[in-house]
Amino acid sequence: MALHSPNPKREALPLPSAAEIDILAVLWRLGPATVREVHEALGKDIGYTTTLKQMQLMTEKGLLLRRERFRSHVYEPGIPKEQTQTQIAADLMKRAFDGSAQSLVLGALSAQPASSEELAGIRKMLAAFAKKKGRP
Amino acid sequence: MALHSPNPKREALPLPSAAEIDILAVLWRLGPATVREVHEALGKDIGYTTTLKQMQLMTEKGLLLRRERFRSHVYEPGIPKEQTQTQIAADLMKRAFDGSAQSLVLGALSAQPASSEELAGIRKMLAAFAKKKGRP
DNA sequence: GGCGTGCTACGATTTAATTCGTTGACATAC
DNA sequence: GTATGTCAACGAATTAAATCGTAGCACGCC
Repeated sequence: MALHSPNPKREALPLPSAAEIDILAVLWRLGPATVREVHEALGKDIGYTTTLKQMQLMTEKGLLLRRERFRSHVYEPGIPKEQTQTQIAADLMKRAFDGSAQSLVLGALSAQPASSEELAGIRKMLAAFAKKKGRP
Repeated sequence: MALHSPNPKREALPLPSAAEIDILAVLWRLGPATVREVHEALGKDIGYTTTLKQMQLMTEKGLLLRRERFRSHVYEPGIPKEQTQTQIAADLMKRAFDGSAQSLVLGALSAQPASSEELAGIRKMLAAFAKKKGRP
């Protein structure tokens, strides 16, 4: 797993709404996909045109990129997954966790205790960050 | 810092909106406070009555508790800070981080590299969770 | 009493997010 | 050709969030 670049570019991106994040998450999982594919992956009982409209608006906002393909359109995230995730985490940390990464981690682990493997993975990441800090 | 209790009670709490979280965060910092205190702490250029209305609605939803005091009202969170934070983190982890605590931690650290002290604190937490897992 | 101050309560407006119905374009099947 | 199915586009309706203006109430003070 790669490290995200720290605070890559702080633009006036309005954070994606919950519904928008859901769509992004599907695209992260599937890779480039059509509206129909996304809509079915969402599974929720909403209409196809609703998903379509959402994705059209997101495209206008720059959250998605659209490519023509034969008869349909293929969408993909307009911003790298890592950057979006980092922004979301930063916003949340600032808003709800007093700017403390530690609090956020505590919250996350309390919500759903991680497996031993995951704990080990997290430890590894910490080591990487500590090293980076030691000699930048 | 205390460990949050894991997945304490999964009710139909609609997650607080961004504006609501901002208000909660102020109350977490200040302790019980009046509308005016919260409004001034927010600092943002919004009207006093807007903050008042928000807090009234939040009270109806159970997000805040209200006590009469002399001539004014004193508000405090209706749900323990830890529980709210845990729910927020859980929701985010599920939505945007593929359910992986590791990804969330990576996002948080990438956003704002933690100090050595904080890294140490996080390590300590991990140890606690590992122990808890080892013999529950 | 009459007035200013600091509150809450209430209603309405504004703005943004979400939802869906309908249409037309274009293929393919019959 | 006509019917059928799939899709994007568009407009509109619905719902929810956020904002504020106005009014009313209690108090202390002149």
